[in-house]
Amino acid sequence: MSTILDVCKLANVSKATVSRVINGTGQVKESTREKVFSAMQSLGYRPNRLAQALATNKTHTIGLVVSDFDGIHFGLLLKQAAASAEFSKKQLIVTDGHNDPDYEYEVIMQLEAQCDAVVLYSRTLTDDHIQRLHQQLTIPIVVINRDLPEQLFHSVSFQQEDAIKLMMSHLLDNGHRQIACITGHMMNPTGIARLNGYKHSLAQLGVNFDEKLVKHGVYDMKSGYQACKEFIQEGIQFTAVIAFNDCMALGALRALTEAGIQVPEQVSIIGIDNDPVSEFFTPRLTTVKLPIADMTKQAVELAITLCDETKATHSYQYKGQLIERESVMPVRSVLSS
Amino acid sequence: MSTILDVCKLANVSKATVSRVINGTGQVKESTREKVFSAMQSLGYRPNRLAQALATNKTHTIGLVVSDFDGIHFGLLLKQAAASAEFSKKQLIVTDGHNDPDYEYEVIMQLEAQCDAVVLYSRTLTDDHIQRLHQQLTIPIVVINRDLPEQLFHSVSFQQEDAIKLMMSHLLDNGHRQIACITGHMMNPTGIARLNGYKHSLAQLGVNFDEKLVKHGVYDMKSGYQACKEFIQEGIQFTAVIAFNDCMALGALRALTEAGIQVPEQVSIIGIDNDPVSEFFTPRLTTVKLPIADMTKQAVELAITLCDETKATHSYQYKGQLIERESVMPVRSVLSS
DNA sequence: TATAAAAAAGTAACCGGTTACATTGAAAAT
DNA sequence: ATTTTCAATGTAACCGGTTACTTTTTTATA
Repeated sequence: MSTILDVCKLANVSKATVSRVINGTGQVKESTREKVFSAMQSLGYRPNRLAQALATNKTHTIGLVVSDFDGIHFGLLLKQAAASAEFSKKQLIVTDGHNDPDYEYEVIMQLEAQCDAVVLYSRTLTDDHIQRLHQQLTIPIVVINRDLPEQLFHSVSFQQEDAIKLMMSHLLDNGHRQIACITGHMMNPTGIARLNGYKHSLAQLGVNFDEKLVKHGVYDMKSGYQACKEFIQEGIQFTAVIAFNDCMALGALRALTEAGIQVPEQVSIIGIDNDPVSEFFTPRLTTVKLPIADMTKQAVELAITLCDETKATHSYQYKGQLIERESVMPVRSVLSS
Repeated sequence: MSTILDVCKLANVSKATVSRVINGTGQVKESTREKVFSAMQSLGYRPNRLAQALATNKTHTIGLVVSDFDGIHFGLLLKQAAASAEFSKKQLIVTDGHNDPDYEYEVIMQLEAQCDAVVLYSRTLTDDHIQRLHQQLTIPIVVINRDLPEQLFHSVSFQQEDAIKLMMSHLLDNGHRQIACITGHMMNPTGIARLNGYKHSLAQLGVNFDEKLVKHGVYDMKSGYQACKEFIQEGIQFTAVIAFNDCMALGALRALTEAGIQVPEQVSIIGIDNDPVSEFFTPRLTTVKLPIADMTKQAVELAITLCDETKATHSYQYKGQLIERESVMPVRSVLSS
């Protein structure tokens, strides 16, 4: 690997001059520029980014931190982040926090010297962790999908509770009253907000909240399958299932199908996310779209902006959008009674 | 962000001494060590990785390059790579090549100063590109899932042709002779090897190869769906579908279901990958497992080893493994005839 | 107690770049 | 012809660490 000194020797100029032609800064005579260019060419020279970063205190890199590479939105999120970063000629460093808040905190602090800004999509960190990060970090941080109590952070969030209410309305409008609920993790604000959505929707119609109709999943198909299977085995009555993401809804669908229960004729199912696979199951899953790609784009672009200019705190809020497909229909008992 | 100099001042020692306590190298008096530690503590000091990397020419980072973040194996691959890297306390830089070979080549060359080794999972680069990379790079490179003509590279590959033969045998053993084939991209070795597997299996039983039974997909559900729909609309006769990955197989399943064709009673389907979602469709998809996680683990661990010691070229080969589920059954006409 | 050996700490060069400032040389202005 | 101006380039300090080598201090040995 050749360095700037190799170029200097070959082109017979000083480091400063080479640096000038690399960066297109300052005045350089055309003939010199060419001399340097051809020297770089023949050496296959590429400036060392680490050295550049150290010297300029600019890394042209943005860090993306997720709690876990397993996360359901991870694919779309990463793809969009990569696209937005590349568009602005920024490099992307992606790290996960192994679902361990303290580890995740350390990871982010470590990133400080390696990035100009960080985008955080954390399921694991507590509000307190995020608070501390915000105070300690000298680089801007944009938080996705977390409703922080104060408007102190740059954030791109999603109206969790309203989204669940949207799903519930759709079910309730179709006459469903016994609605089994498969939640996600209950340690973080998202799960709590969503469960509130479920409870409040029920309350609004005067339907009693029934503990037995709620089971906790972990956002993957297996846990959705498992939860639904348990509902069935326990002989619990329900006419619809609401799951806190599409994967679990799809797992539930599988459990119902296995048990010989017709969807949506006997039981309706609704999910949230609008996962690309949802369209390919039979029946096609009705869901609420969580615009993770748009949110990511917004977040990354904001982060990139913040690399160069300090801005007042921005926060963007996104809303869910119902996508009606085939897995919900009016409840039978209502029709037949 | 405090630097080593801040620590020096606070602890009243030189840079060298601080460096020694950071790295645990050389001799440091216990009392001094404590002084320095507490200085670091109270400053919240973290060594600048960029500076360390520049000084030591060791980044403790391995680069993972994929052609496209969309890629079907990407999720599992990344998760496993992250796990293996973290286990060895290495950082991971992940980049994609936007499906553009020249861009991808540049990306990898750029990584040279930022990583100690790179793991490449490329669908896009030509053998020639890889050859050149190998010559130019001063850091080791491990190639996943590519059968390079020569054994010049460190590689972890998969027996593509044999895997397809395994799928075909399963179908042929079940009496299928009219087997529709949904391929992937045909520009790269994987696609070509797999199509050869299809052709050779047919030839071995003296079944004529029929162009009309082959359509090209792009490894996503939509293209599998589309291809299968076309087979149906064109009135082509087939008793089984083989797809070059599970996603496309699942797309095909959807197309058949929509058309009112029973799977597997009327048409059997087989995929390859053992995608986690395959188990949740109805019928559960029969497939050949492509052990991408194992392969990735192998590749990353090899890369990590190569950071510290030069080793002779290693290459590992993995084989497919049939996972029988519910989407294949003996062909009807055979039974009834 | 003097001296050799070992331990502890410091000095300064280096990694590969950038950049403020200084210097040179040639064209423009007087 | 002399001075001014400015384009072109060089010099050297700096970014934040590491490390070979040197110096100082401590401990062991005679």
